[in-house]
Amino acid sequence: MPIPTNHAKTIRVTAKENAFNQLQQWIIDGTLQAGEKLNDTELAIALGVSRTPIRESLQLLEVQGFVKMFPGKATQVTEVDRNSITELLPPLAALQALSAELAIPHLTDEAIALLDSTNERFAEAVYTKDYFSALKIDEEFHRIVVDIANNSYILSMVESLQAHVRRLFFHNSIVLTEQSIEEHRQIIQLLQERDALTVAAIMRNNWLRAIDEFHSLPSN
Amino acid sequence: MPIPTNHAKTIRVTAKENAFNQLQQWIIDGTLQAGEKLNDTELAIALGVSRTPIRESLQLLEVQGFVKMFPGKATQVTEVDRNSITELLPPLAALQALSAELAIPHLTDEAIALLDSTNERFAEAVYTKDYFSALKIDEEFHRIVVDIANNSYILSMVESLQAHVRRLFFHNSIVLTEQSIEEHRQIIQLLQERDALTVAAIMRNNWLRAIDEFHSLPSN
DNA sequence: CATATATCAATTGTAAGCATTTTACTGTAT
DNA sequence: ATACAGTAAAATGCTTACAATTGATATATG
Repeated sequence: MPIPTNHAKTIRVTAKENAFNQLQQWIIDGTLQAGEKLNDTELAIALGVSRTPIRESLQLLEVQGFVKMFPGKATQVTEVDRNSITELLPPLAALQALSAELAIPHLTDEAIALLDSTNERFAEAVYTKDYFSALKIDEEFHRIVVDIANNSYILSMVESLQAHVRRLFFHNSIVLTEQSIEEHRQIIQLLQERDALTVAAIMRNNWLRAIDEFHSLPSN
Repeated sequence: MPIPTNHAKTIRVTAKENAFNQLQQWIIDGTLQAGEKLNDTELAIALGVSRTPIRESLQLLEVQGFVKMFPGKATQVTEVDRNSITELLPPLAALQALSAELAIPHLTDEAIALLDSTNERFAEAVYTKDYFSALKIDEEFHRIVVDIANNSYILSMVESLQAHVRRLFFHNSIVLTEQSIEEHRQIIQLLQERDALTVAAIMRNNWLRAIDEFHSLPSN
């Protein structure tokens, strides 16, 4: 019998990881609402594990800013007010702009091709008004740039901030527009031209524009 | 008997917090060396607590990038190579530059005065070659700017990155020069003039300069 | 009746114990 | 002598149990 060479590495999935992912998802999609008080025991029962992995997950979620712990008292899901977007996007824009700059020396043809095809998929999703897919593909696009930049500090910070962006999207605070498609094209073009200054500026704008667009909505 | 009005709030200090702070300190100052394997039980005994708060602390330290956990196998202190400084400072510079921009609308006379006096203390420490004090005061200075900017996302990221800077200092990868004193003065001046663009540039430079200075050292 | 105090329930933080996986060692066979 | 297998020891992840705070309710007191 031929031994399968591509056997999946038996990745150990810990209860803590499962709990963390599930809780984060619940907070992002609103299952656990902003301001809601969280009870260790309840969550443990709901997820079929003991309190320990739950507590560990909550501590990680606190670092990420999804919950706030009051030692000895309680743990609350953080609020999502309209200021969140104003606080969140500037640092994300700055880090993404920096990523674009840092990516330039590491660019490859494959990377450019991947950015191109990803942006095409993004365009398709926007045109068909599949905004949730568009959001995820937009994340992919920017994540590629960060990956090319190859900076672990930036990567972990951006991942965390992106999770908050996803949460804001579920709260209807984030809007995706067709303008992003063209900006992405410019970003790819400028990366190829190795124009660090301009690509950083466009990248920053690509993110900050969402703030203005949000504030120009009727209800805001 | 007069009741002391300034009695310290009975802040509850948990075993986890103590463990976290101590372990972080040990990693930063080199007591726990890069690459060293960490044993839950040993650390628990050393700190006089059970494994639970130790494990929780290690998980937080992993998020901060001070240790790397291999689930089921082991936990290691992360390495500190000379590339660390090249990876660490650009995002920190970007976030500090952004902080300076964002601080401008919230500036007060008290804040400016505090920045001034802090920079005086910094200068004093540099002149007397008390470089460790200088590092801490330099941190204070930049922390004030971040506080004024009043952005919780930036604050938590900068705090974490600053801890890494401290670690690099202990590894002789960070050098403080007199030039910082003058740059700080410029930063204060530009903040008062509300010159967002220039202050961001100077702030960025203030941090990135350390990369060049490090690479121009004889041994690097 | 309002305020203060005491007691109780609930919840959090910590410790101890168990089970599974990993690692190290030892013995055996080639 | 080296490589491999099997077993023993140790370390991790999780569960369970305990201790210490907090908040609330009820009772006492001015």
